[in-house]
Amino acid sequence: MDQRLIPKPTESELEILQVLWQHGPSPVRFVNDKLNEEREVGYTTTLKLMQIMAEKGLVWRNTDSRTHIYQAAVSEADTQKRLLQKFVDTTFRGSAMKLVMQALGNHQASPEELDEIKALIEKMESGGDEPD
Amino acid sequence: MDQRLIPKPTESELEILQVLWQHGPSPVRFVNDKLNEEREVGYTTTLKLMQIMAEKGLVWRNTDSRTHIYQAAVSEADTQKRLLQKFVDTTFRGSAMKLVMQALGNHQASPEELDEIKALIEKMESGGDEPD
DNA sequence: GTTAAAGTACGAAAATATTCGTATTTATTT
DNA sequence: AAATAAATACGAATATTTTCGTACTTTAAC
Repeated sequence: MDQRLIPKPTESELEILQVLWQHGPSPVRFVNDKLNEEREVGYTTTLKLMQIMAEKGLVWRNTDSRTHIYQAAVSEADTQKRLLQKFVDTTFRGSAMKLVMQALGNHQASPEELDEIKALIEKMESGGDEPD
Repeated sequence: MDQRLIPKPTESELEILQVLWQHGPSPVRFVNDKLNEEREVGYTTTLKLMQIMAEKGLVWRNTDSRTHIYQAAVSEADTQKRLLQKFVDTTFRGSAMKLVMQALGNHQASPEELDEIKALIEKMESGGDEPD
């Protein structure tokens, strides 16, 4: 399953993937209920989207029982990486560091999180540099 | 001009804003030429888009001369901030730190850039904490 | 002053994404 | 077993974004 051949999820598809990543394999009903905690979405709307996602290869589904069970076919980390790459390119003209600075500056971070980042930087500076 | 009332730019609109941010006030012809360095776009396509952007308030235009001059009406930093906020929410479930870690891990960074980030973190840790 | 070139205006087609109604099937309840 | 409930299938309506053709206007060239 080469992720590169799977199209990147649209906004709505990403919402569905989030539910599947957080809760694991789930039926449409469950996903739709979760989405409805945020905003109103019709059941058949969610169903249709998930069927399209199955066609695209973004999710797999088990049709053994009447109630089909869907699961993410793409990993959260890989998808984040893909979307991040594109986002950096279009919004920050390719400068990941500008994005990092913005993100650090604008969002609250706990001391523990900051330490985590510092640790990562130390590791990178000590030559441990293997991207991808 | 409250940015909050101005809709967020679409993908194509963002490309145009990038040109205006980088090169300052420009006529449609110039913007279109720049876009065509990346991909083929018809002149009237760019024109129409920029007219729509003017309606939305994303750009201003000076129509004194026959060749209208467009300029960004929203700042690059503010727009990046807005789009980043949304991106963090949808793709990283609101965790800016997870995004930062991913961005640091996946993208090459120079020692100077890493130092810059470390400096920012030091500053944040020493209480200098004024988001927004 | 007529022709050509370079603009703008704008409706509408095309492409993409989202939403939902209705038909049908399968399971559960009475 | 008939009625109700809960699924899926899927075409099609909407909405949004992108693209472009055509008409018109203004300037420049001849």
